[in-house]
Amino acid sequence: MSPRPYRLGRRKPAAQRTRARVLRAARELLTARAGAEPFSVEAVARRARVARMTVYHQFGSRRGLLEALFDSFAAGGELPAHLAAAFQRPDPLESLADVVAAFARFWDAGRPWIRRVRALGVLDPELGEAVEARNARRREVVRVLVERLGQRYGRPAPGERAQAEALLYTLTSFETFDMLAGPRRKLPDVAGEVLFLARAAVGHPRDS
Amino acid sequence: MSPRPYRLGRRKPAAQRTRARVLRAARELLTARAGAEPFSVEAVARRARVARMTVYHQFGSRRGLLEALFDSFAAGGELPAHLAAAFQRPDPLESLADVVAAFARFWDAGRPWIRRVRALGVLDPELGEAVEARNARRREVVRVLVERLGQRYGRPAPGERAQAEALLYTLTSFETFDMLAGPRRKLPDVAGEVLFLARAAVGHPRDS
DNA sequence: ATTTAGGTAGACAGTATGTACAATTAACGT
DNA sequence: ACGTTAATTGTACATACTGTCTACCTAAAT
Repeated sequence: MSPRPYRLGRRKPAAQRTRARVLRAARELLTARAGAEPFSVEAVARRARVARMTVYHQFGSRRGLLEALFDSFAAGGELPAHLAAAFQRPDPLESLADVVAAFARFWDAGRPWIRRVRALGVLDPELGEAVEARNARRREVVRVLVERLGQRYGRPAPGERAQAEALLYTLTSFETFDMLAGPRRKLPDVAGEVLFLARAAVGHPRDS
Repeated sequence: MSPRPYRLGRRKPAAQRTRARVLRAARELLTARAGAEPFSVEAVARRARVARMTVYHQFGSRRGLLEALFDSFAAGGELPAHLAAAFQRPDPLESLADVVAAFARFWDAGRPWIRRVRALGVLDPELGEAVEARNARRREVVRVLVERLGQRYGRPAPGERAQAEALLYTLTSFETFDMLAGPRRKLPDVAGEVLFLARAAVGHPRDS
């Protein structure tokens, strides 16, 4: 009755390949022309040429699939490296510029489908929690940034610090980039505008 | 066979009463604790103590119901009056302050459910168009505002004007207010912060 | 050879949308 | 008064999605 030991070995990469195929299909489906086709486990499975049961087997549920999708995007990108580089800068104002640029690129890379995943997160509270947990890292980035600015340029009152944090958190959000970019505007322009506002938010409106 | 003329008379107010009851139920359902219960025509009908068929009869479809909900909110509020008052001001910078305050109050009044309707708009392209059409008015408000600021304080290059418009449009959006307010922060604080950024966006960072 | 686990297939209950058709009811026009 | 109209309802239907369950096949692990 006691199960014998069993390691996956060669089967693991195969399983991860189908996993990746499903995630890819999910991403494509969310990106597909203006979200015309609804996002359903069935549709994802069809597109990945996989049985619907396989999706449930791998991700547990529709929600699990979406969370995995979110994670795969965050883990696969260059954002962590960019953020690390940003914090290497001696001048926190330069860090700020790099952080804004890093998020701009990050959001821009997944724009069409991140928008939908976040909308799904608003509608599904549990998925919303998962999305919020991913945002917590950004919150921390902003907090550290404001702290360093305070150390370098004089520390504001605690109320103002909270204010600066809230503003930077909002300005670096996906929603801000997404709305500011609209259907046509270019990434560098948008990033520049966000940085402009971010500098104003922390009390350094002009270029040095 | 030609239908004889028929005016609703006393029946009209009765019909509008049920219509209002359905809209009210829909709003309550969207507001209900963190969106726990999914928004469905069935649930709305149950809550309004009305047959599901009545909802379809009155609004045509789930989408029609949501559009009507959006409209009833925009039409019923004080926003138009506030905006009109804002544009009475001689100084466009004061108009800007009033416009920001007007939208802050407007968004704040419907915060819990506007968030969900907009999420539904992202997921359903046709509903999204309807939502976008409502935003077009705000876009116009912002455009006029930037134009007056240019007349009063010197006109910027056309590129900069487009930039200012995009920034103000983003800053006065529901998403900005919603994120900035978060779960706890107070409306006046948020409105003040948005105004601060808005002034920076149009090149008047300090108080006069 | 035997066991394990990934992937598949089919069925099921529950819920949702949207449509169709008939029935009820109260106000309307004449 | 009486036939007509429209709001509202009840029932049924086709379609689609979620999530769960059972059974099965197969390649890899032991």
